[in-house]
Amino acid sequence: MESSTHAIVESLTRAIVEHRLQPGTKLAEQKLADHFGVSRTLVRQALFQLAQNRLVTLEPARGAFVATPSADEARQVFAVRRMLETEMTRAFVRTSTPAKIKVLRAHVASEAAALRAQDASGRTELLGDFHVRMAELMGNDVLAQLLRDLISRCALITLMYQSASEAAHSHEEHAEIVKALAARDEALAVALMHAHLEHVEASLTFDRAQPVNELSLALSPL
Amino acid sequence: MESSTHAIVESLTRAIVEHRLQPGTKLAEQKLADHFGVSRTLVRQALFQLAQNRLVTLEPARGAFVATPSADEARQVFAVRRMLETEMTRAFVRTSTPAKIKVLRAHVASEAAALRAQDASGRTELLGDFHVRMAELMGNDVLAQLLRDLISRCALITLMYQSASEAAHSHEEHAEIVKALAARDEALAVALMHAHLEHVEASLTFDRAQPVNELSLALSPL
DNA sequence: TGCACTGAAAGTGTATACACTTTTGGCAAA
DNA sequence: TTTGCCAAAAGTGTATACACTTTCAGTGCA
Repeated sequence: MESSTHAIVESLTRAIVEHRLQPGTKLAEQKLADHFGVSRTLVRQALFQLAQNRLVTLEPARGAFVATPSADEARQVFAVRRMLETEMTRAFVRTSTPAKIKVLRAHVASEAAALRAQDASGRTELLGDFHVRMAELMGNDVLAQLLRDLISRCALITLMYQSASEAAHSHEEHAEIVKALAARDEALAVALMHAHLEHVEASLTFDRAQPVNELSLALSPL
Repeated sequence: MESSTHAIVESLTRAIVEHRLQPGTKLAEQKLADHFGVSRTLVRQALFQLAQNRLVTLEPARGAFVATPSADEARQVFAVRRMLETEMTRAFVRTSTPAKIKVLRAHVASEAAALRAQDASGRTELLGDFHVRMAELMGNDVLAQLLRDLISRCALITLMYQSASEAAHSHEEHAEIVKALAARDEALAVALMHAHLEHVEASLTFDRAQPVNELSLALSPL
């Protein structure tokens, strides 16, 4: 029932999460339609979906804008993530296998590569994926999808406010967590995950402002 | 940017959650459009949104159907709820006040009223709202919205498979949880919440089948 | 200069049109 | 009777049309 709409959602999501489209940018339907070579109908569907993911906000009769999550919302999202992920970590230890640990180790290795490559958006994506990967390994798709949403919802903020050194710190914490998981040390793994999420939240600073991009420019590297 | 669409979503959500529209029912766009007195455009938007809430499924070129969540999906949703709500309960105890306890007590009282009234759909709604109410009292809108989604997503199943006696059991467990919260007994409250969610999940049986309603009939009592 | 007003331009919200796919019903052949 | 096939009917997917709202530039007036 939808496929080209999905492509538009993906494209816009990437542009927003990778910060090529900055918070507050107006997303005019006709311009997007022209850019993607479709009618406004499909663009509207895509914007509707993005609004439900909280990546854009819709203002009646005024249009769609890239969301600007408040500091308060970020705090709430991180509170939820702490609730969810400490328990996920606990459950992970109980059902962990050597194969699963191996997947996580591989992921952490790819994080290291992205950090060395100075690739800011790639690194943010991978650092988020670590958490999604854990959920997937537990075989709980509902959990994985939920985490995906929560993480992309604040990718804006993370990318905007997280420096390279803080990203490196996150990466090291991931490695520590995997170590604890491998040792099946439940208490340690849970504590590390909890601390990790608190560190990420604490490292964000909400006192900056940014210019707004030109729409066509931001989307051109599809 | 949307208001009549929202009304349609609400109406369909109620019809699905209250089980006037049974799982698997075809939701033809033109019929719904006629029923609500709008064009297919708005109906499609509504169906799109419901699909993201997992209350309907969209099959390409075939249309929309009321979702039939699998037993496996239900299991996953309950696993997530246990993760989220045990931690929520823990946090609640730490930030609880007499005023908050009072709100929960009032809610439990209204549950009792619905149980006495033999009101199946009202009782399912209230039993779910207890959990949402806790999230709201913690001032975390993100958490509250998340729980709302998770709960409505499985309201189908709960309503379908939960008997009156099991509903009464849930209600008693809610009362016990409030008692532990009031006593600020964190360990007890967490344990009770965990057990409660396990009981609800265990009480569901997935081996029945149901007939399919006629569309106009099911929607007429708006 | 500054401010309120006005009308055109741009943009959103909903309905409708139309192409294409799936479903359905009937008819013919086995 | 059953099976396979074809055409009509119904339904979905996308584009377009049009009414209404917001935005904005320009004009007249204080």
